Formats: sequence, structure tokens, C-alpha cells
Amino acid sequence: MAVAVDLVIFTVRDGRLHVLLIERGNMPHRGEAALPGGFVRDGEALDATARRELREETGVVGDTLHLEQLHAYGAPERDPRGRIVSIAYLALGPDLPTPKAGTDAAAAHWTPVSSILHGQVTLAFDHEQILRDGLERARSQLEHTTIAAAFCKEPFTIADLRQIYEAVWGVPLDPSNFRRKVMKTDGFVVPIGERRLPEVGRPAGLFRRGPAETLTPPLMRSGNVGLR
Amino acid sequence: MAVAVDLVIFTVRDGRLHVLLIERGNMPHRGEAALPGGFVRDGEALDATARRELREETGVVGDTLHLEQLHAYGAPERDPRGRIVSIAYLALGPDLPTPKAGTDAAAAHWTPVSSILHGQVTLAFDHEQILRDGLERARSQLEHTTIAAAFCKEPFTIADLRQIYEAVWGVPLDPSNFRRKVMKTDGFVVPIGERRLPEVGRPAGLFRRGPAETLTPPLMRSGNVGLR
DNA sequence: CCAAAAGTGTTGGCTATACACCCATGC
DNA sequence: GCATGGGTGTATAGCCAACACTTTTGG
Repeated sequence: MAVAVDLVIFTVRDGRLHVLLIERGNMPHRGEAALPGGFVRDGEALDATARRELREETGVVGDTLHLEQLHAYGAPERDPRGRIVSIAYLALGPDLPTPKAGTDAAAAHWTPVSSILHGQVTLAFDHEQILRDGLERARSQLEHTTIAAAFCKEPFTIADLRQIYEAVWGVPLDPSNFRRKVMKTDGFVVPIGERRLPEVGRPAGLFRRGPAETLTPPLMRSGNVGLR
Repeated sequence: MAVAVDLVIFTVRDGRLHVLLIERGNMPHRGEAALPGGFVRDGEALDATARRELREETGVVGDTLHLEQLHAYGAPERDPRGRIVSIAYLALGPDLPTPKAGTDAAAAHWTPVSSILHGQVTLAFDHEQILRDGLERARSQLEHTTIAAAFCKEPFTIADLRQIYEAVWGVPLDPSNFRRKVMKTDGFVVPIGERRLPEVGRPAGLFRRGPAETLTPPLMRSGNVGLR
């Protein structure tokens, strides 16, 4: 029985949620889109496999990224090569560099999540289910934790942070309430005392990530409308 | 590489949270306390393994129990027999029958969770970490979902349900506010129009589980005091 | 060169809701 | 003694309005 790790890597580019997909270079499903991933090596912890694959696929040192285990998928028929149990990981990061092709991947692309949810892109194996689970986890994490800041390159503005929420949840948020909530949550963001010169509009205050990790009470989303 | 399933089975007995532990009948850790579990068989889905082990260890048909995947544990040195990745499952149920010994278990007992957290009972492998993760998941689930009702034998009173929360969270709740919250949440519980004759005090209304699954807004716990 | 408009960020107020805390009543 | 119900103050979300600061446009 083989154990693999698959990665759901999210980022937000120009206001839309994207996921990193590879074009499979080997059989099965050669040429189809799939989540990046690979097998766990002897003596390698699951988290280590995830970080290694992350590095191999995106070239990003995992320490700067949020990475958490998502779910284990083990349906007997999920992989035609045989019995493969896959541990899925969720990774969140700021607009990452254009990924390079990995060992098993012919090419890697940032793909809008909405295009997969709307059926314009189909994924190999059970990867669409994994993606949906990852999206739901990310949405939930935004409610209860401060990981939204992990999507932002520092320094960032409150509006940048709000756009993360809007992109992941697919709903517009009230700028006023959002700002109040973020500022009142101790340690969510810390001001650096500078302002961003805008192309248009009033200059926005700049912030860094704070030490806080949990949001109590949570930042609630009324309803899920979907992704733009 | 072997894949196993371990179970964190919780129930509430006389106001305290209990977990099902076995006394290991085989090496390694023979004679020590551990979570019930076993290896995934060929062609068997992960959930099926969990339900089978649940049945073998407790004699309970899994359909009546809440069962969900918790986390995958895969540290290279977690099992001296070799590389074993374990998928942990969380099961919640009403005061279950005294379990019978399973294949790999010399004996099975309901053990107060507090006795493990306070160091009076130690668990084999990394099972204490799994238990802690399961407890945290259960506490979180009580906030956001209606699974607390899964702990109650039907029919139950509002006070029964409240005792579940108090046992899992380890904090007392205001009976008045709790009642309002539960009654206002559409589909959490449905009255059956009868009353339970009490040993002392006013008779309490009886209820069954409703169709609702999520709690919006969540039922919040102010802080974690611990387990009694 | 100056004035107005447009766009974005920031601040504040109002109202409905939910909850914590306390008290009253029924059985 | 416990279940049930109500009442009040506080905190917060949703909604709305005003203001601040900048760039662009038009004379």
C-alpha cells in the first residue's frame, strides 16, 4: 500500500482565487490537469513530503507559507495504479512566482478556482473533490484564524486583506465593518506607520502580520455566493 | 508502508467525558492502554475500516454513530514495527454498551478523558496526541454543529444536551441562555410533547434530534477551563 | 494655474440582534 | 430543586453617511 501527498496550493491574483495545477507528464491521466503531489519517501514525515513537493513544484521555501494537513483520501479505486492512500495538504501564500515544472509535471499553471468549479477545467483522479474540500477548509479558516494575512505580501493595506476574504468567500464585505473588526482584533495586523501611494484615491495605511492566530469572535460570512 | 486506522470514541457518562481505550494484547506496548484501531485491508475504504473497527471493538453498528475523519499521523518513528501511517477517526455516541474485547485487545474500558490529560493514565504510541486532537475537534464541532445531540439517547431533555456541552467543554453553561439558543436554532431539536418525570424538580420536556446540522451563529465557549 | 469631479480609504453613527447576567415563576 | 421564561445592559454586525486625500479633467 502506497502513501502519497497531494497539495492544494491557493493564492489570490488580481482579486480572484487561484490554485496551482500541473499537467501530468506520466501515465495515468497523462496530459490532464491535476494537483501537484508525490509519494512519501522512506523515513520522511508527511509534513516533510508536503514541504518537499511544495518546493519542487513552486520553488518556494515552505517556511514562509502556511501549510496544514487537509484530509486523507483512500477509496480503493481512486488510482488505477493500485492502492494509494493520499494525504492532502492545504497551502496558502501570497502571489507566488510563476512555478517551474517539477519532476512529474510537464507544466504548472495558476488556474482560477472558479473555472474548475464551473466545469471548464476537469481534474484527474479525485482531485476535484480534494480541491473542494480544500476550498471549504480555507473559507472556514478565514473565519476563525488570521491566515488571510498569509495571502498578503508585506506590507499590505486593510483593503488588500479584505480583497483576500472577498476572493476566497466570493462575497463583498463592508469596508467599514471589516476594518473595525481587523483593527480591534489584537495582534491581527500591526501598523508600520507608512502609507501606500495610490494610483487613485486616498493613501492607505500599511501593515504587517501580527502575532495573533485566532479570531474570537470569528469573522462571519453570511452566505456563500460562490466564486467570481 | 502500512496504513492503519485509530479511533477516538467519545461518550458522556454521568456528566464526564469518556474515551474508549483498549489494553493492548500484542507487542509492542503489550499491556499498555491505547486507542482501538487496526490495519486497512485490501480493497477496503478508510471509512469502512473505521466502521469495522468500531463494530469489532464496541459491538455498535456504526450507522447510528457520528463518525468523521480526524487527522493522519505519519511520523517515521511513531511505531517501532516499521513505517505505519495512521488515519485517526473521531466517533461520538450516546452512553454506549460496555464494550467487549476485540481481536487485538485484551480488554476495553471507558476511561475518563481527564484522567489521561492529568497524567494518571498514559497511552501507547502517539495516541495521547491523537486523543488531544480529537478532543479539540469535538469541542470545536459542538460550537458549530448540532452533533452534541449525537451524544444523547433519544428522547432527551434540554438539560441532557446541556450536560454534553458542559462535559466536553469542561465549563458550566447558563441553563436559560442555552435553552433559548437551542430552541431558536431551527431543526436542532424537535419536541415530542411528553415530559420526563423527575426525581426532584419540575418535569422537563422531551425532544428528539432535528434535521439541522449547522449552528449559525455558533454556540460560543468563553474559555477552556479543562475537564472535571 | 485653478476649480471641480471622481475614486478610494477612513471614520463615525444608528439599529437590530445576540448574548451574559440576573431575577421570577411553575411544578 | 430544577425547568422554564422574561428583562436589562453590553457588544457587535449590517447598513448608511460623511469626511480625507489623491489623481484626473476641464476651463
